Amino acid sequence: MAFPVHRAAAGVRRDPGSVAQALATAFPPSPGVLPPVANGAYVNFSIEPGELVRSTLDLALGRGREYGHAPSLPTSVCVEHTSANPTGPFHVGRVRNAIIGDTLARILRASGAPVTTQYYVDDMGRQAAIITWIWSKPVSDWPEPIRADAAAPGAPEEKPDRRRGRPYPAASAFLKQHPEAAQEVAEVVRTVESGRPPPEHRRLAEEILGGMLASLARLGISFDEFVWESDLLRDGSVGRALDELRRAPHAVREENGAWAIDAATYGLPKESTHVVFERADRTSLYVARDVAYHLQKFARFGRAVDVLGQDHQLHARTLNALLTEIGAPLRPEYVIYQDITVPDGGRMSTRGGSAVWLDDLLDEAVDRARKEVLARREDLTPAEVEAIARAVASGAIRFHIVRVAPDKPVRFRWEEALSFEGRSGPFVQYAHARASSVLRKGGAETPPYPFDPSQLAGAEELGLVRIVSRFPRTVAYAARSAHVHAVAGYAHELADRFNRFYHAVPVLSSGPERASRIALVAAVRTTLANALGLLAVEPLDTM
RNA sequence: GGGCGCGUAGCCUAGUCUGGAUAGGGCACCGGGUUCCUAACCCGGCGGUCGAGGGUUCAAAUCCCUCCGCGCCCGCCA
Repeated sequence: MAFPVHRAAAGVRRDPGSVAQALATAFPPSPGVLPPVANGAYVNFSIEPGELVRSTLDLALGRGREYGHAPSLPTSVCVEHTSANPTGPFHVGRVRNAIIGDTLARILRASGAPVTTQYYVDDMGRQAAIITWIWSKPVSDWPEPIRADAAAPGAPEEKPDRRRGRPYPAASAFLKQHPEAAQEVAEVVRTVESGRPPPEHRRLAEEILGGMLASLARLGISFDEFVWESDLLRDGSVGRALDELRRAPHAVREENGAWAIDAATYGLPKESTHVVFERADRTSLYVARDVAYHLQKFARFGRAVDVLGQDHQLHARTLNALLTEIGAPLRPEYVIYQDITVPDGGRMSTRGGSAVWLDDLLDEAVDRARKEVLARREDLTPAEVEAIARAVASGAIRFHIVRVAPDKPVRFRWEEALSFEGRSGPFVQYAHARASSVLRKGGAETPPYPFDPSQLAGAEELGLVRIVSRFPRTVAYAARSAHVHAVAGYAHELADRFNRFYHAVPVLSSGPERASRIALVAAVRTTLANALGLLAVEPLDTM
């Protein structure tokens, strides 16, 4: 640790260098801490190396899979993420939400919070209604432009999100040109709002959602709970929220009978302070249903975290205003991320045809990973090759997305997303596999790991230990700040430093240091595995 | 026009909250390394007006102001 002394020096009107000298020599000795050293205008303190090694390895090896995790907290957290409309396959533009949300949930759990993840399924809007509208007709009755565009519909073995979502872009475009068809869609929306949708409405949404979830499962992403928007309507939650909103201090009734909140006092942009939440025909708007949803969250959880794209920023602030209006006990915390754009800069969109399907990206990644494995390993069974290829593919994509701060925009490029080298998931997996291999060959796959700190006094060893010792702080910081990318940065740093150690310092062929070096490798392996666990990147033992 | 976010080498990125010692990585490029625990690796080199300008400070990528560029939003859609 370095302490600058400029301020103190200015206070006593002396030059910083001599003040640093004086402070360093005057500092009383302290157990486990080396005497401070003055360096220019800084006084540097360091933990006595043996003490650092002993305490760090004791902790990492003693706690094992729990290393870096904090004791249980009382406050339960609901993490809502992904919540993509079930209208077709999952595309890469959406996956940032899922990866940030899933990683954050894991980090919060590690920091001690009981976490429940929720996926909010919007089955009430136009988008879901379009799917029901088109699939309620036999394909032979589809309007010609839709049939032509959604060529070869209905291959039964095709994933349902792909099959059912195929006509969606063309249908969406068709409806813009054909008001009479749009009327039919509006009628579907009305039936959903009335609580009596066509029976296939929910089934189609579930079918498509199932396909989307299968894609996410390939990335290790799953959800504890699903909240269907139409259920909030049917069970009266939306009605109760509307009642509360109408009674709110700044509720106003429009001339035509609609209701709004005059939210001028909440710091919203000038043009957005008039928030209509109920139409004249008594149907609710999205923001009102979101109020109902969040009231339901607050009844069960002590915190609510919502992962949202930047296009929902204003909605989030509006929602906060309305929740404050009705005296809700909590406000959600938001993690806002910037979009993933296509290579030429535009937004990734299903309708515009610019979307890259997550399944296609994963398939390509698995193909490339398989080639890499086969190129360097001849001793593996096909099943082992496949398992490694899948883990590498998923790890590469998750790491690639999560490594960047959420508020930076990301431009999608195939070659970068599929990189297995440098600052990547497979790089970290590889370091883990190396550590595993050392332990395996050393016959040291299980504890105990006896060590003698004086055998780990080299610069490589100490540097490595120092990074291992930082892991719990990194997890705590990531949980506190929602900077999930900090864990990815940490994992890469640890792997990088371990690779350096690996090249510089022999382990199994060493003499009296052998047992201690094995213990260090075991501690690094545990820490890498735990960091990868937070990122849901599989810590491979061989690759 | 207003609101929010972003701008760090050819490209990507950490650090910005909480000001402090030569701005840390990666890709690409150049040069090395495999009788030794996995070369998806390691070592060295190349490359920086931290968007621009001003201010505060002993000290600014970091704080404040102005401007420029890019993205998103500004609906009785979701």
